Amino acid sequence: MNAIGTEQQLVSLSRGALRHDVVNRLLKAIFQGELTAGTRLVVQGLADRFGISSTPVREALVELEAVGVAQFTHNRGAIVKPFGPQQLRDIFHLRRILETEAARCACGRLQRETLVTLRFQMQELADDDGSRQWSEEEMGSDRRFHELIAAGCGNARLADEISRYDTLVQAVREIVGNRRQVQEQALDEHLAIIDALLADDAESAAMQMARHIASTGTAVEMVMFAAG
Amino acid sequence: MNAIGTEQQLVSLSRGALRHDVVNRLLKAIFQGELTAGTRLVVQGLADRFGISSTPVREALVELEAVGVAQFTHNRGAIVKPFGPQQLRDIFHLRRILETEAARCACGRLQRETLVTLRFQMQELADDDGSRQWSEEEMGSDRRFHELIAAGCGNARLADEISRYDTLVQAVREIVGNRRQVQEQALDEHLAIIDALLADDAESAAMQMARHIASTGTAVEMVMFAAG
DNA sequence: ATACTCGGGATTGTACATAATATTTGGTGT
DNA sequence: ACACCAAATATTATGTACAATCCCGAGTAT
Repeated sequence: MNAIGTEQQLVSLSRGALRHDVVNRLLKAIFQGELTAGTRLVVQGLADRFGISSTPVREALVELEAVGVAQFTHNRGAIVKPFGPQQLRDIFHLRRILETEAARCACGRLQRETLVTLRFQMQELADDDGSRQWSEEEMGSDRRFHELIAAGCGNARLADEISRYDTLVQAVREIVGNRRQVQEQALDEHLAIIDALLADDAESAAMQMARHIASTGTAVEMVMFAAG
Repeated sequence: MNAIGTEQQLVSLSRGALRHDVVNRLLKAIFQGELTAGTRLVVQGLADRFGISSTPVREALVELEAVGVAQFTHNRGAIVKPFGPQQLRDIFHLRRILETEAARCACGRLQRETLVTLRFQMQELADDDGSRQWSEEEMGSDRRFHELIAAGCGNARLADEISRYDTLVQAVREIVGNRRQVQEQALDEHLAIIDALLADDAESAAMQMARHIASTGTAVEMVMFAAG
């Protein structure tokens, strides 16, 4: 009956950027399964629970529709779209398509020096194994890596779309957490991709990227939907 | 100085779906070059010119940001992003990526009968050359074709993204108009893709689709940015 | 010349009105 | 008594009007 969990989400939402915060909260709620498919996203209800006004909520909803987790019907508001293993796979499928093409296009367009530097930092991380805040570092490295390729692909729009999907992936990551093993594997795969880029082998880079995304996709799926 | 052209756009905008109409108008304006890069999209100004209130305009703006033609800066509102030949190419590049993968995935997932039927209708169109409303028919055929593949690719999200890009392409189409020659070529390419699908040759279908999108992309670019 | 303040303009958020849809209630016919 | 239809009511989406905050630039004083 209740549109959102009973948790009384009172606000420490910083003035300005309300919309963004609402988007992230709802994303998380949907991915966690608190908001299930078909649930009506009642504007006033959400506004009350978040302790804010309706306008930012409405704007958040159109953003949610844009990222494909909610759906508007005219004069009937928004409902949440299904989210489960299949939808997670779909997300990573899209991400794979986008980032693969980005890697292909970025090949030969990035400065060697930049690549070498990044590779060095990553290699260092791979060795410096024991540090307690390794996860954080790896997190940053991961982001930089993917952003570098996206930014260097020569298609600003493609970079934007990748960034859009990064929003979703970040939300997933918040739920899944940072598994050490997954991050280590990711690091290896990143290195392989950089090597392909350094070798000016676009197709190899694309292939490796495809494998990389697919692998993290299945890893995430394992964690999120451990058979119950 | 003026945020939008001086044209006094008075409204016959039907109640409900205001947002959508605003989106389309602004899209058209941006693609036509009336709104150039960096122009501030002042909410109140647009609301006045459209004769409506600010809320739907604001929602339209976040939608425009989502489709990548506007950009928000916090507490400084939205500005229009650059649009020119390069950006048009970027759009068709994305569309190519998406639809190519859709074709690849749809191969073997569509009912033969559906394909055969569609092929028959298209072949009929190819023959029935003289009709005066040929353009309209072709238009519908085009849409059906691409929607069929998108819907049948097995990834609802991919279908959604394709639909999102269709919004952009439709806006472009409104400006470019329906060139007979382009449509005829498109029809041929559609037939080739269907044949590949019927032959269960996913890679061929993907290839043909890539060529098809690329070809219409360059055709559109020719028309829109005829060297001046 | 530089730093500071103050004012105009615009974004962001709130409160309210209107219209459309869903629901419930009451009546009617079988 | 029960099913079904219709009108009234409640809920919610959509749009309008308004207030507060924020950014930027002009003017001024040091």
